[in-house]
Amino acid sequence: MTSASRPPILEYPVVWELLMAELDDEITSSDFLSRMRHTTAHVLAQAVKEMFPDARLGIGPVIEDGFYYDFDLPRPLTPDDLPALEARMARIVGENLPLTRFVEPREQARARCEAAGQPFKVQLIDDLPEDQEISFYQQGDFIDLCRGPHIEATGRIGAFKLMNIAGAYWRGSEKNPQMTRIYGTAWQKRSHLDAYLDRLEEARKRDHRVIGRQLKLFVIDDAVGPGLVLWTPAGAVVRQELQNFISHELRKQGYQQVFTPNIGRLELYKTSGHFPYYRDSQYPPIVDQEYLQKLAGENCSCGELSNRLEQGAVEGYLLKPMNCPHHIKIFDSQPHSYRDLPVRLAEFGTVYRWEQSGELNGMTRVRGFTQDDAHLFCTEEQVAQEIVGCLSLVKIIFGTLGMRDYRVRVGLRDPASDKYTGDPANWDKAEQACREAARSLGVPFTEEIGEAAFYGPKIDFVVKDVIGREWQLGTVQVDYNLPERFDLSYIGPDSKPHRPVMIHRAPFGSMERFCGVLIEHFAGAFPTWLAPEQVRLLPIADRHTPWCEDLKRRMVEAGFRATVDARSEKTGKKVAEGQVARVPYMLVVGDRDIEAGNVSVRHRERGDLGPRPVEQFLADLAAEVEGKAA
RNA sequence: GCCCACGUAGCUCAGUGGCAGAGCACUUCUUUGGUAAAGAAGAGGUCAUGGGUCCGAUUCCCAUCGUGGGCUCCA
Repeated sequence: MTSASRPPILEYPVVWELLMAELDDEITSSDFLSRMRHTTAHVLAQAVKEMFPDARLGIGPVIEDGFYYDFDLPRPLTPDDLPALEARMARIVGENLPLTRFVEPREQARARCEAAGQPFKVQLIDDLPEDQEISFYQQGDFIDLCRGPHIEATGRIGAFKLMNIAGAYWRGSEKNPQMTRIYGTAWQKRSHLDAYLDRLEEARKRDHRVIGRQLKLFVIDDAVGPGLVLWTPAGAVVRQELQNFISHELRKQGYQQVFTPNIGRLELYKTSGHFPYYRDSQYPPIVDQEYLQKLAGENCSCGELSNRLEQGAVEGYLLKPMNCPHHIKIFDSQPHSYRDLPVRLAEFGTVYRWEQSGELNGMTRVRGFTQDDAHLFCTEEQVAQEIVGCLSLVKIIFGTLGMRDYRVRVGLRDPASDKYTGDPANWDKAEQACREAARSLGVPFTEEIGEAAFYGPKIDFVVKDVIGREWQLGTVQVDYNLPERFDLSYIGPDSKPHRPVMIHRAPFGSMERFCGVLIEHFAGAFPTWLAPEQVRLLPIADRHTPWCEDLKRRMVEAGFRATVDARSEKTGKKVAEGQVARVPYMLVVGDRDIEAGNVSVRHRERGDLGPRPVEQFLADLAAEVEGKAA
């Protein structure tokens, strides 16, 4: 195989932005392009109206890389309909229809949409602010309520493609009717479209679900349950290394490790407020045997049991949806002086949440996951400094793994809402602390009003996966609520009890989601310190195998992960398979090497590095692993 | 949960209202070799599950489970 035709599995650009960065900026983000995409959406709507004269139109905005349009149609659309729509669109583009804009007074505009049988458009008009100008765009005989802007004529549309069909609720609310959404992409030139489609294809190859199967990192089995991840030996190595890494950092930062069980009494979660309030996103309670017998004695029917579960009027246990109540009980198990604070309790705590079935996604959205959780109990004055400490931890982790492509979101309260708990003065201080801590990170961040939890402001770390979807990883949240609900206190210098503040934080977020994102980040080619298999020894012929086995044993004893490929296959094949398995180092061993006490080193990316003394290779390897080189 | 699509060997995927297919992986044999894939043979299947239509269903219909994309929600 020539080098040109090798699979591009070992290119290193990470996640979506970098993949896309290879497309010219001019191609991806000009103003013309977004106007053109908007016009393409209108052309789609025109085509749909031709095909279904009764179609009712929703909205058709420009999105990243393209556009969509929502329709209420007389029958469901199937993928087979897309080519027909594309053909109509191509014809409309070929007709080069000019787009003209006109403005109408509200009542007239409203009447026009009503007459056209477009109730959704009427709703849009009704919701526009009083002083808003109401504009329409027309191409041919197709007229659409629209703010614009557009390009001047349909003929200037370049290359486009309808991508997929999806259901979407009108205005995003489950209570509203569901419409048919058609997604499309549009570019100035055919070559741009092709490049984009190629990129999509590449991205799919590094999807963590694909690589996870190839490299045997994890498996999700029906018989165990949807959204429940089984970490296979290779994946478990990656997770274990990450956990070791962070545990080491935690010790340095004064955290204490704890362990807590996977269930807790329902009462505990009633106190915390999680039950029955968040009942819909939890596995149903486990009713204990004695209580069940008591109910049977009362001739309690299934329906009645279900009602009582609804109301939270049962006794039993809950699979824990979060670790905080358990950690709170540890904190509360003894009195604390202000001198003890902050108390930092850490645990890789496994939690279970009932995600809707349609939401499950590989490792990134699951029903059981392990948070690298910790809860800090501190004084009001210590909050700012503790937030900074938490962020520095996140920064160390992201930095070590070479993840630079993330977004920081500071969630603040919405002053207009009264759903927030705690003293507004404390909120002000905590929000200011979050803001300043985020600023001190030196990475771009956005402040989002109304994104705070009801119990306190938070800082989230958000990354995009390989197909452009955003996932929240690390999080730091200030909490005024739980200390109140659990009546926590410490003794201050005035020898009176005071209320501590809690900080929840998880720098990885969940091990499952983080590893999923990490798999895509590295396209499965983990740095040596994380690689499930670090070194693979390749004996040239059977007579070299015992020597390789000895060396392997030495390496395993030294703490490395090494294997021998002793199959009677040609070296070329062993190398090929080692490359596909993304093993960082392959050591080819034949007569020449054994005689000289060498190994012939091949590196995953750097290729054949030639022979080198065993001792030197081992020393270099140790240094690389120790330094966590990315 | 809702909309659409999909479910065939461990993996990637062909295929058909009338005997179940390929490549890779696996096992055995030959081969003992120097950096991206040696040859041969063999084994491997309740065509997701349950029901229906039919002389006959992997194929058509219905339901269930699961997966994918999207919507919604996310302590």
